[in-house]
Amino acid sequence: MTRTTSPPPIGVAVSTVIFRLRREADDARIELPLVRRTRDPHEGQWALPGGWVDPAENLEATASRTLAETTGLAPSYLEQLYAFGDVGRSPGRVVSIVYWALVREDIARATEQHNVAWFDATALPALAFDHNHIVDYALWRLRNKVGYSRIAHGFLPDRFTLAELREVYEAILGRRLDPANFRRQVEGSGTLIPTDDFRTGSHRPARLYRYNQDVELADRGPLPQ
Amino acid sequence: MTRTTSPPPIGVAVSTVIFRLRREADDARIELPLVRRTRDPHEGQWALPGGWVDPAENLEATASRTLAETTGLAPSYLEQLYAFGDVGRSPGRVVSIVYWALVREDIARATEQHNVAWFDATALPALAFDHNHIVDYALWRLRNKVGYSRIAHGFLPDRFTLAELREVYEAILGRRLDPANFRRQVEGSGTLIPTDDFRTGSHRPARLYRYNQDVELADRGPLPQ
DNA sequence: TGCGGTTCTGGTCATATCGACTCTAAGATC
DNA sequence: GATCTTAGAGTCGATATGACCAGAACCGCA
Repeated sequence: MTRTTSPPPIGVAVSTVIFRLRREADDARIELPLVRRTRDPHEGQWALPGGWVDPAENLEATASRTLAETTGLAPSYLEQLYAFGDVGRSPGRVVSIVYWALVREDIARATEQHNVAWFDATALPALAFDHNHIVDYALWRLRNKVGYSRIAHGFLPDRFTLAELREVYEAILGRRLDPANFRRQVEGSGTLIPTDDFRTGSHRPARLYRYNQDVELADRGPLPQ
Repeated sequence: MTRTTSPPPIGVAVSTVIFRLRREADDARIELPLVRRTRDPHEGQWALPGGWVDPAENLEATASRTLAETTGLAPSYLEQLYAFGDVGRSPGRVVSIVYWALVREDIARATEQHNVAWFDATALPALAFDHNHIVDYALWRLRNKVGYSRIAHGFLPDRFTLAELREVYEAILGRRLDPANFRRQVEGSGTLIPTDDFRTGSHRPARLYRYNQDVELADRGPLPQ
């Protein structure tokens, strides 16, 4: 910015790692959508959804747009992950600003698009470019963030039981959590507001909670104040 | 990356927030170098050191290079901070990949360059572009990181006393720490190795420690494994 | 030489947190 | 109505943390 007056030609792209939670009979797992590439390089291989940055479009807007084009929905959480720009990662010089996002499972079910498929995040095929590496890092960030922040509700609908929220944590962290201790911890944090409704199932009904919007996240990000 | 085959023209730059510690009689404070701009936009204003990314140069290499050009030294810690790319942040479309770095005070003293000046990080003038905002975020990240990671020694020489290390923490966090509790905590973490030497001053000599290289940092970053 | 001042360094103690565990409540199913 | 399963409250010990105390070791000064 201080050296010369005209920048060298470097491609700027945005890719997004989109996580959803897939709950089944007895366990839950993290999934993400991949797009089959229809042109070189890496034609035919699976890749993260993304695209070139429009000069009139903010980076985050590009992420939201490609996310909507891929999954047809809006994320409940969106954050910049990292800028990958090593020389050899793509033919020509491409800097990819990578975002990661959470989508709520209740909406994420509906959408199925051509050339898009959802994969178990822990068992991916060989992806195009350095995208395996990127997904690994995004997964690490997700697990890490779940430890000190309160973003797990981003996978869930507006109202949920503590057991459902615990299931999310268990799927992300890959280990079981004690129900009683989990309750104590999450109740003490003040991030959840109990409602007067209960989810009735095959056993004792569980109280429904909703997220307390007033509680700020631990990672404010580089937002204006 | 999936849309079109040729990317639109967007400038890619790297800027770096370089922190050093300035210790004086009774307190220490965080400083960073700024460069006076010699051309438009924002000619005459202070800005973060940086420059355009060379197509054959990795992002981190650009950060190291501009860091060396500005301060004449190598950082003891270097990490990507964030990619800033909002449409209005600079004339034309410029995406700045911002890094932040620590330099050791014993080396940082020597270098004084033309058009470069060191400022107290908490009392900056109005900077060019969105650089005030960027510095605020870097400071937040530094304070945040010091809480769960062990990077404070990046400000210090190879060997240092616990009081010196505590001084660094106090300068970053902006509050006093109990010497005894600080000792207990840092000794228990296993990140420091005691040497057999002592720093003799006007009072009881203090043992010199050095950093344990074997202990990995909490934030591995998106490194290959 | 002796004394006070200051820092280094090893301790105590009360408190908060966390994991493991126990126990009762409240529904469903048969 | 007995039983099964989950919801939700509580206990207990281990561990981490902040506030505080006290002896050790050096310097400067009387």
